[in-house]
Amino acid sequence: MTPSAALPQLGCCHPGLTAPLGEDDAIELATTFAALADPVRLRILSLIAAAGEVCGCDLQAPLNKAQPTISHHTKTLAEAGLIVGEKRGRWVWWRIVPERMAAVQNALG
Amino acid sequence: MTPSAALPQLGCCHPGLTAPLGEDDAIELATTFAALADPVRLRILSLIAAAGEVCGCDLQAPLNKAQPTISHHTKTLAEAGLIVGEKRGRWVWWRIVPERMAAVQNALG
DNA sequence: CGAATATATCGACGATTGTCAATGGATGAC
DNA sequence: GTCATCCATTGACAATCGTCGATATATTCG
Repeated sequence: MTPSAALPQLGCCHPGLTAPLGEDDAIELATTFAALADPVRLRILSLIAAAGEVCGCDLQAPLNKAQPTISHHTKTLAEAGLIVGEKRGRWVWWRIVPERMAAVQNALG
Repeated sequence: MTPSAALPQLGCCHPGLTAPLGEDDAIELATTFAALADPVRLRILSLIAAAGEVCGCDLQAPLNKAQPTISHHTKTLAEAGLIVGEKRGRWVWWRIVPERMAAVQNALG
């Protein structure tokens, strides 16, 4: 649920694209965009965003993918800091991390 | 210069992430994010954005990559509609496509 | 003309990625 | 305890991607 790997920084003060990016900043930002560069992950994000909160068990059917595939993608999104999961009983409920989405938006402008 | 391949739509009315994405819209959007998901391409974008306009010949040195690599990345960015190149004599001058960047930003929020 | 420079394309290579079957752990229902 | 369900991990496979040397085209300069 809580990503074990270190989060790419991409904080409030990430340089973004207006000034020449150094190699490290570029790698950070590229890693985050890579998390967004898959149709299944974007659909997961949109499903969560639309509902506010989604049980992992409800992702498999609309996306028509095997369970390990969904698990793999939610993990990728969580490691990018774009979603967080909360375990309740047998289920994991996923939410968007709005500040993270805003940070990505900021980096583009 | 002008991309031969069809541009991913991502127009002013792309659904973005607030409503559940269909498979086709998700593929379009993911393709665009994939163009942003590489450190070299992000640095190219940032160099162009900072200068307003950049000759391709001035990209090789700061990025420390071989010429075919730079050419490959500018082509990828151009096919995503994020930059356009104008040939002047021997050189190609690259510019950002602001509407396209704004469209990507919009899709996130 | 020939030489030099900027760029695009081709081909090959290693690395990464998306997918899923199989498996195991954890939780709740009976 | 037993069973069913949700989820994560592993391992394998094909496909895609980033990189660069070699090569080709186009343009300018002398």
